Amino acid sequence: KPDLSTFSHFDRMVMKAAMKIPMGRVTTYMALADAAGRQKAARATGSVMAKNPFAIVVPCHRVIRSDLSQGGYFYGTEIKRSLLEAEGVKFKGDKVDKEFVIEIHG
DNA sequence: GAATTGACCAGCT
DNA sequence: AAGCTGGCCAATT
Repeated sequence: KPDLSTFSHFDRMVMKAAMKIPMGRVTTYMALADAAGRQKAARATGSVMAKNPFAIVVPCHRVIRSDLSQGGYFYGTEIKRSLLEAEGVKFKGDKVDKEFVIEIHG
């Protein structure tokens, strides 16, 4: 069971922003970093998702790279793509269709 | 406080 | 188009 007190302020801001992504939509690591108040911290944002224990309440599979390629996933990239397609997100080759990408305001 | 570690990004080739 | 490079940021050790 995860210990909530171990999360930093930055961790919480990122996860809070990530929770706003609705089903069937995606956003980018960059956008989350921006919403968390650290515009240039996209890489650090990826690290937050990587260790996030809330795969259920925080839809971290809906976060992709800024070039719209899907990016990584702790449980495996195939799983990530399957989850997205199951929600109705469409791909064009290895990239997510632009119309499914949203911005987050934080 | 330095070095290491990533689910990243932009520019260049 | 696909791979490399240097930069970036926060957490961890």
